[in-house]
Amino acid sequence: MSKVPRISETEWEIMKVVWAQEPCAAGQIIAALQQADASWHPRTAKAFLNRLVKKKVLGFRKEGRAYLYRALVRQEECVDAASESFLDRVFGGSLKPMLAHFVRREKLSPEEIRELRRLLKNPE
Amino acid sequence: MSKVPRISETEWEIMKVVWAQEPCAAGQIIAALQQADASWHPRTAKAFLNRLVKKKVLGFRKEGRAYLYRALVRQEECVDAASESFLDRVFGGSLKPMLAHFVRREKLSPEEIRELRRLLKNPE
DNA sequence: CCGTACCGATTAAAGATGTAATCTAATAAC
DNA sequence: GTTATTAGATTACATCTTTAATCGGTACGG
Repeated sequence: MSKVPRISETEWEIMKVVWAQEPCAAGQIIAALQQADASWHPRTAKAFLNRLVKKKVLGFRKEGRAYLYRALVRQEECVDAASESFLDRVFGGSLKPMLAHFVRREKLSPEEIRELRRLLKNPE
Repeated sequence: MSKVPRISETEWEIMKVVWAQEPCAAGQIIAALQQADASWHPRTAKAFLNRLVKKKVLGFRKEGRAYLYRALVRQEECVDAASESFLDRVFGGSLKPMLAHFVRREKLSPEEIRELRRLLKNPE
């Protein structure tokens, strides 16, 4: 349905900040990015903001001198799209092997295991 | 450790065939690709094979007129790398929300749920 | 007012990706 | 043997991605 535009690796970094803090100004976004990874150059971040606006993934409203950005696509939609793409690409679309991989691969705390088993019992 | 080179979306299609059938000739690979998606052009596939060889993801041995390709990186390593990248990018590296997403999102058959719960009980 | 600093917009350039035509050497068919 | 196929290698080129520098306007300090 919704056909979210493709969001690249680096664009995700930007979007995660916006989703978490919207509406937010460029400076705020840049600060958050640099906190996670000091090598972020402000100009680079600005360029990405621009591209994301052009792609209609971000919108903004002028607030005095600066812009306040907000997401135009819901995070959940993007998570769905990325998850499906990953699942298809790496696991041929088969959910069970994928879940098995993660359960086996990454170590889960007993607490996490309990929670997951509960989740499997009543899927929300 | 192993530092598998980055494998793109389309390259994965090629690699999945090779992993499944290696060692295999170009024609065999192209046939398998076309079976999954008829729009694969042989020249395109050849170009990808070449790139993958250059990237040292594929190797080959000359078998008479043609090559027999084989993978130089193990599928499991690539699955690991892609999974980690996906997990970080989309779920900030948190396993539980990711698993919860899939369990909630995609519908699992009762049988699959049983198997997963068993898996959670004894990993491996 | 005048310049400077800051904003977003535009432009740039290098690397990756997707797609395929062309080139060259070997082989298979006359 | 000469030609037509076939294989892989090389080249081409448009698009996307990452990374910034530069441009043009505006607000602010002096």
